[in-house]
Amino acid sequence: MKDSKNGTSIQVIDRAASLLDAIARYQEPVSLKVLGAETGLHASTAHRILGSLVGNRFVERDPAGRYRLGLRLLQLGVRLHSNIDLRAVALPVMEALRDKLGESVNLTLREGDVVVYIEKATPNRMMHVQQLVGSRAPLHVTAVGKLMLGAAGDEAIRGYAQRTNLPAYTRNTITTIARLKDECSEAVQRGYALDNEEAEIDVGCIGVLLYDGTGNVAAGLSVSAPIERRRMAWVDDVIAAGQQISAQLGHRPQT
Amino acid sequence: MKDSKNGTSIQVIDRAASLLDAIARYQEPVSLKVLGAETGLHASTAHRILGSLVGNRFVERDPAGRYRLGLRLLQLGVRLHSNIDLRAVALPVMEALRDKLGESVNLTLREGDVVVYIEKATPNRMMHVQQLVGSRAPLHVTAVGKLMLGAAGDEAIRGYAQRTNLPAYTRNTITTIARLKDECSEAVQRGYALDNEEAEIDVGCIGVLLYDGTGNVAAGLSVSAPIERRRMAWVDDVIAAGQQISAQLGHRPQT
DNA sequence: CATCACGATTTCATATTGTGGAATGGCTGT
DNA sequence: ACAGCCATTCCACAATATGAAATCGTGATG
Repeated sequence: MKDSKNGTSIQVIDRAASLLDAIARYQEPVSLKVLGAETGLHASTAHRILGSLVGNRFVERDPAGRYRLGLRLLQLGVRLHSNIDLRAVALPVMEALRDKLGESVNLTLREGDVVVYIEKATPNRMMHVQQLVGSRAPLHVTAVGKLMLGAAGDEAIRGYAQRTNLPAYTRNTITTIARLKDECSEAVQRGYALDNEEAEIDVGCIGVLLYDGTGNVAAGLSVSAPIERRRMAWVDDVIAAGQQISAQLGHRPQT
Repeated sequence: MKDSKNGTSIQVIDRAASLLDAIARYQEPVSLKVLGAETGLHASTAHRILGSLVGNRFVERDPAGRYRLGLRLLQLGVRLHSNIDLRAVALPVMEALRDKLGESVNLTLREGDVVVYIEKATPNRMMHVQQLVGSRAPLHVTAVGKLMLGAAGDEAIRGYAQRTNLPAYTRNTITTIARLKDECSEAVQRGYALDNEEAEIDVGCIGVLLYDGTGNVAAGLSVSAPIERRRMAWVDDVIAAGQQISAQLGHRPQT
């Protein structure tokens, strides 16, 4: 009933995962009742699995007994394999870029059909774009997302479009395959991508891709600013910062 | 080896947790063989559980088939219950404090015997203390850790000391129960704590506690700077920032 | 090129393990 | 005091995860 990609999957783990997801969907602690309804699990079953998750600190209980996510998830999440290096390497460059442009700089990873923000550097300006580490956005509404799609090829773009149906977030969001293909390939050609209020009104981005030693896309780097402050002159700085990080990851540019 | 706090615990989940831990212990992707040895699980069993974890994106496989942690953990980790509010509320205040003092400001949560860094604001100075979100430190070597211990009472301090044996990180680390008790209670009295190169040479901190609407300790806030730049005059600013955040969390100060 | 060695993967009979219906416990509001 | 609503515990049952052994892949070696 559950898994589609692989015939082998352990029931309890699938159920535990859906419980975690259910908890994550809410902004506040959730009761057992709700979680049972949300996941379709029997209250007894949900209770038992949650008890085990609590024992392993994946989930916590608030004083009222409701469930919320536990800190172990954060501890594990930030230890992600090579990303620990990636973040440590990228951060100083990101801060330098932030200081030069005076705007927010973000580091993102692709995960399926979304980008996940894994590091950020924010400027000391009263107004600046704020993105929480760990938040997500669909590929087709972000600058680096479009670059990643473009790098993956037309076939992948078509697949993405069909899966997601390109939901609109603002009036500028790209909602047709034709336009998405154009923008993505153009962006890859240029080596950078723009986001003109496609994810959020008044927010504009400039993004580039980062490459690791094997030449694969390692992550995305972008600058986010109120659209009226964004300058095309920043493109060179963003590209330079991207190349600097890529170089530190072992990437030797050629083309 | 199983569970200590609760008789009920699901075997597969315990095993999955220990596999995740085993993966996290390594800085690079790990083979099935190693994970089996590390966790004491039969290769077949480990393989099956890992397969399910991969299916749920808690774990990824690199091109060579070795295992590493998956992005889902980060996604879940940063959605931690109320912490999402806590971070959103604290961040602007943290950035203001960073701008005023020109040094790194960190937000931490207690988790067992360690503090976990969950948010940060770094200044645009060439040299500043850098702490990755999600990294950890023992209670007795950090300013907020000592406050948290102090708030928990002498009994808790003794327990902590016995469990951890107060390992030294620098020559300034507190390594005796007597001194730890003194420092902790004194810090709580004053309302702030210092860290004089106790976690890392050349790094000094000033920390305060944050309280939520129920009067409980919600988190810790601290400023980290190279020890020679740290000024005691900052104490008032840090305390004020802490009170501001606490107030937004619904805390009504009295005393 | 054939063979070997080692680890990953799959298979499958088995009983251990998790399941969920029902009963119990605990709390809140009336 | 009572009713109603959840959370929690119990327990007989069989579905589920288990792990020994067989198979598959792959890279090294002669």
